[in-house]
Amino acid sequence: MLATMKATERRSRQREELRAEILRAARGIVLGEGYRALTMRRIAEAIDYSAAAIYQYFENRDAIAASLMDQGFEELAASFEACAAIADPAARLEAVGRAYVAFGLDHPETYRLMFMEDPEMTASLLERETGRQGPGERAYGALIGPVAELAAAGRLQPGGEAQPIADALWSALHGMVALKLTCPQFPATPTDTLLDTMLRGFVRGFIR
Amino acid sequence: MLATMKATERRSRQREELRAEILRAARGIVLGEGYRALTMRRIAEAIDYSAAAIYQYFENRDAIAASLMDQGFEELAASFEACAAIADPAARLEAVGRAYVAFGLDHPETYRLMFMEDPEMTASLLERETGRQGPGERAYGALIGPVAELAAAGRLQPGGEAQPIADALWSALHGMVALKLTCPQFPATPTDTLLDTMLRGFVRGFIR
DNA sequence: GTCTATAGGCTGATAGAC
DNA sequence: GTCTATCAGCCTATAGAC
Repeated sequence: MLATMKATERRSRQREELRAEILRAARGIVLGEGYRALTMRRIAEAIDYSAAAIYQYFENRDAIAASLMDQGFEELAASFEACAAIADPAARLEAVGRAYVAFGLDHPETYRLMFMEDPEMTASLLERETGRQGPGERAYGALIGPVAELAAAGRLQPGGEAQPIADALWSALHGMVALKLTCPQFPATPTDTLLDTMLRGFVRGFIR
Repeated sequence: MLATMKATERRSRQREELRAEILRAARGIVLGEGYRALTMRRIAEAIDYSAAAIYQYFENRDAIAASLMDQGFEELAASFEACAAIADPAARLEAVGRAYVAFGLDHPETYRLMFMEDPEMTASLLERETGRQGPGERAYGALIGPVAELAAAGRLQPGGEAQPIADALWSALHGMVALKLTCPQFPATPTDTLLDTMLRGFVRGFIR
């Protein structure tokens, strides 16, 4: 009985490992060659298995992409949670903004998958979360939370409301990341300068 | 001699017309079904010709996409030029910002093609313009021009420089459009409110 | 569980008849 | 100029041997 359990455990550990290896390979392909290069054959080649074998671990190609996105949201939420300790909401908001951009630039193709590729995939992943706090909602909360705190403390510019302001900040940060990913050379301003400029304008424009 | 010229003209006019019809069809397909649905066969079906016929008018599929982008930049630059009459640079800048977002939302798939799809295609199209003012450069000029004027008039917040500020505005506007196109339902704030909020923050944050 | 083989689909692009 | 036929290639996913 005990021996059987150990064997079962080992088998399931091996399963998990190959699953993880598939995801690792997929991440590498998406990172290096973009989402459209993510094919079962390419993954199979990378992990030295046949394409058919992958179907034992993932229902289909979309399930692999969804897993990558999932991990991405998880990681983004985690990097936001590292900012939670900052007491001042304005400083915390700025840190979250910097973490957001850093995440996008550090994981360009995961970011692409999460926010720039397929609206339906993004939507279905976010909608799946309605029954309690998934990582997507947690991430969004980290953005709107500090703005709401500022609003409650009367520290927003007169007439400003938390939600539109948080959404405007998110849009602006997304624009910076997205533009860097799609037209790397285009906004001529270096990334750091651009981010500093944007955050400074944001603080001056909305917080008092 | 005269008759020959007329026939030649008529033929070339017919050529232009079919070329335009191909582009119209391509635009419709990209608009309705996205860039990946833009195939020679789908275009052929739409214009009731064979796929092979299209190669008489465009070298290949990329040339068709490039033509669509070209028209997009042309149209964007034109919509910016309609703002040129506004004397006050701050008001002109705001008008340009609104025109930019309107363009993106009115031509979602052309916008996608221009700024969200293929970095190399975007880059090659913009680089082709280096020998004098193409529509891309004209469009960028409409954005940075008013900011430079504000800088020259001492109307920027202390420490602000024209280029980073213009790039930050562009990034923010791009983010708004891009997010609306990819996750239509996501920033919960209505588009108009979001744009108003963003422009108000921008003005307060950078202009004095 | 993993393989090979294959069904059944799509793609861009070209050759050659008319 | 336009067609049909076709090449050569890619894809997802499955069947069935082992």
